[in-house]
Formats: sequence, structure tokens, C-alpha cells
Amino acid sequence: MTSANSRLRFAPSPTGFLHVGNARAALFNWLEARRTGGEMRLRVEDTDRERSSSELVENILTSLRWLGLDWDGEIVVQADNLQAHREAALSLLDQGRAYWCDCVSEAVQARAKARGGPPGYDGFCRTRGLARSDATALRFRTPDDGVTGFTDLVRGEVSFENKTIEDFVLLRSTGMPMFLLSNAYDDAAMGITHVVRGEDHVPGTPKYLLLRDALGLGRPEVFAHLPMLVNEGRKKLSKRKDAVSVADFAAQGYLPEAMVNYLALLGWGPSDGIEIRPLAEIIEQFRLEDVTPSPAFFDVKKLQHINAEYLRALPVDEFIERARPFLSGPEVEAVLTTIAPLIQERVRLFTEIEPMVAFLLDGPLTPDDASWDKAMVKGINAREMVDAAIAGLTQVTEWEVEPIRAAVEAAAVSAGVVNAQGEAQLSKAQGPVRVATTGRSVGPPLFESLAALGQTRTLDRLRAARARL
RNA sequence: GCCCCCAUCGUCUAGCGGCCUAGGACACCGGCCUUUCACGCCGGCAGCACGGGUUCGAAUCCCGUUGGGGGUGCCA
Repeated sequence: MTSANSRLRFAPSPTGFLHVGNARAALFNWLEARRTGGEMRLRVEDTDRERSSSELVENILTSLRWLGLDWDGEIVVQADNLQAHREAALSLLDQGRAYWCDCVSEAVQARAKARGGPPGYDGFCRTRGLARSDATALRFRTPDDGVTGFTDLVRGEVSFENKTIEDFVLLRSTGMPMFLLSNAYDDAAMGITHVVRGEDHVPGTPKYLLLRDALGLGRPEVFAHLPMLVNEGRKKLSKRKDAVSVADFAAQGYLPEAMVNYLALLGWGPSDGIEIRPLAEIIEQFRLEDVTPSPAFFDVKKLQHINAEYLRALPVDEFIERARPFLSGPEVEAVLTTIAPLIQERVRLFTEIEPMVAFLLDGPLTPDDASWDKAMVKGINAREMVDAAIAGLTQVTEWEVEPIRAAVEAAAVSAGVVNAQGEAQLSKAQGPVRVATTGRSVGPPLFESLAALGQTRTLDRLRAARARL
């Protein structure tokens, strides 16, 4: 299985951005190639001129690079091989393995409906002997009997009776080759040994095989059809309906290494059960034959968990460095630096940082209603607590965590926020102070936050809050 | 309709005939820790779709049923 000269490929179509399903397919190809010391090639399948665009090619390349999935050699652009694809198709025409057909899709459907049979092409033009024109497409003539099958590393033996495979289009009436032709031809031309792609390609595989056989192109060594990635409705992920763009995840503040780690877990799992681990170990343990055949739900919650783990594991300097693109400016970066370690273990995404450090920025603070209500309205002796805090904090000469803590503790006692033993109840007492100074009822540890805020701003905010009470 | 595929906790998975009174992770629910939140730790909830076989023995093999999905384009 471990052939040192294996050659795999990821062949996206630039008719959409790179989504997590594509990314997972790219990753599994990449893992197999890197583990075996084989090659990972990239091919752009742009035979649909109407829907392909260079912007989409850029999006795909950018996302692949972001994920760290590199490739070997030059990118193969299918449009560059049009001529070879056409010639191959025409050679089939010469052999009588293909024929011209002028049936438009509507006509095919209408006939199917009229005869009450199954939808799909019925071989209407097989014997009509049509000539090539700008209204005819070239169709491949599939065998009427026999079986076409293949061995799939994920699914075992899969076979189709040839009579169930309809004649399919090789060349459009415009002369442009169709996906199946270009795909099969280029796989052979590139010497692809392992065809690893989504399960949605299974029904097309016998056509692919029949074509390669007819063209005398041989067959790839291995097929592996990966399970679909599905949404909460257990339906195949849709670029249109589901939020699955890799670029979007990048923009939301996910770490590429976390994304890759999570993607590796969809349809595969290490036998020792250790899910979060270095890429090198994943490469080492990954086996195509261990991929699960059943569909997997893309669970953002779990992705977030894994991302948070990776975020916390970052050296604090790197955390700040990598957070920079997600911060609105140098001011935010400056304040983040003062309490980064406290923030780092509280965020799951880079985009969660800014709201958490916003209180350290200059300017007026408007506590959110829910927090105000919770601490100031429903809190115990909120007014007394704020008064006592102002008085106590004013006296603090060394504006550092411990003195601040001592002052708030003393304020709690004088404000009557105490337990049965008459001791300060910090968990209750900090509420009004926290909301007054940070605007929220949750956040980084309070005394550290106040130390970073500074005495003047702390007192200003406490007084402003007191005025509202 | 026809063809193909799939089926272990809510979710992702381990399991590849006895080690399984089914393990881990996410989520969820308790508790501990604690200046809020988060982290961490401890504990809990919860699953082999169903029915037949094969076998001394089945989550693991076979068949069927049911359910789900994919394909069925002059899209890829």
C-alpha cells in the first residue's frame, strides 16, 4: 500500500469558493501523499467556462495556503489541455464508441416523461448517424451488458451493471469537453495513482472507468471515496445554504492548524483516541483504508473547542502577534498586551478578543443593560458598594493588584456585602465594581483589570456609575 | 422511478469474532476550585436501527427490513 511513488491530486472546480468539504478532501489527499512520500498535485477543473472565474481560483489557492496544504509541481489548468481532450473524444467517434446527438435536455426529459420511464438519456441518437454541427454534442456509447466495478479503499468492492449506465456527453456542442472526459484524461496524463475524492463521485466512477478503458488509458491503482460532510439536516453541505467557506473561518479568527486538526477528525480518527495532536503525528497515523464510510456532520462547536485549545497552547507573544490582524488598531493591541495571558485562556476565537479588552480603551463606557440590571439593580447593596469602593480605592497609593483587592474587600465589609461571619463576599461585592468599570458582568479577573485600567479611570467610571444609581 | 452507498451515545469517533456489563472527545447536567467568566479537576446522562441467520461465542461475518444519503445535467 505504501508505494513511494504514489501520486495524488486535489482537483477543485473554480465554480465556487473552497468550502470545508473540499478542504477535507484536499487534506486527505495531502495526508496520504505526505505519509507515503508521494506527490500531491493540484489541478484546476475549469471546463465549465460559464461558471468558472479567476477570483474563485484565487480564493481556492489562498485557502489552501492558509491551511498549509502545499502541492508539488506546477498547477495543472484543465483549459490548457482542451485540444488533447477533444482529440481523445474524437478518436472515440472514429472507433464507433461515441456519436453526435442533438437532444437538448428538455427533449430528453420530455421523452422520459412521455414513456413514463426513468429520467435520463435514452440513447435516442445512437443510430441516427447525425453529423457534427453547432447543435450536436458528442456522446459516449456505454456498453449494453457487462459490469464495471472497482475496489474502493473506503467502501470495498463497488460495481455497476453497464446497462444502467446511460450514454453521457463527452463534448458540448460548443466543442468544450465535459468534466468526465477531462477528469479521466488528465488523471491518466498526470499519472495519478490514487483517486481520492468525495462520495458524490461514486456514481460517476464507472463512466470514468469505461472512458479510460475505451481510450486505452489504463486505470488508477486506488480509489478512495470519502464520506460526505453534512449539515444538521444530514444533507450534503451546500455552498449556498451552509456557512462553510474556509475563507470565512479564517476571517472569524480560527487557527489553520486547529481547522486542519478538526478536518482530519471527520471521517477518520486515531486508534489511540488522542484527537488533538501535532500534524506530524496525524500524517504518521493516517491511513486511507481507515477512513469511515458514513457521512459526518460538520460540528462548529467542536471546531471551536479545538481552536480554543490551540489558542491557549500558543506562547503569549505568538498569541498577540497572530491576533493582530483581528484587532482594530494599535490602541487595542497595546491594551491587549497588558493583560494578554488573562484573555488568552478566555477566548475561543481571535474575534472574541476585542470585546473583552474594549473596557481598557479611553472614552465613555456604557454598561450593557443586562449586566447593569444584574449587578446594580438586583445586586446586594450596590449603591453602598460603589460608594465604599470609591472611598477605598481613592486611598490606594500603590495601584497594584493586591492593594486594590484589599481596598475592595474592605469596601465590601463597610457596605455590608458580607457573609454570616461578617467577612467580605468578594463574589458579590465585585459585581457593581466590575460593571461600573468594565461595563460587563463577566470578563478577566477584576483586580488585574483595574490595575491595567489605572486609578484615575477606575474612579471616574465608578463615579459616573454612581451618578446613574 | 432507477442505480449506488451508508447505519456504534444528540454529534465526531475507537472497535476490525471472545480483552465490550462498548472506550474517548464535543455538547449537555451536577460538584470541586474560585473575585465574575473561563481554564482545570471529579462525577453523571446517553449508543451497537430492527429481524433473521453463521458461530461454542457477533457491535464486529452473511441475508432481509426499515431509515438516511448520493447520483441520475451540453454542472463539477
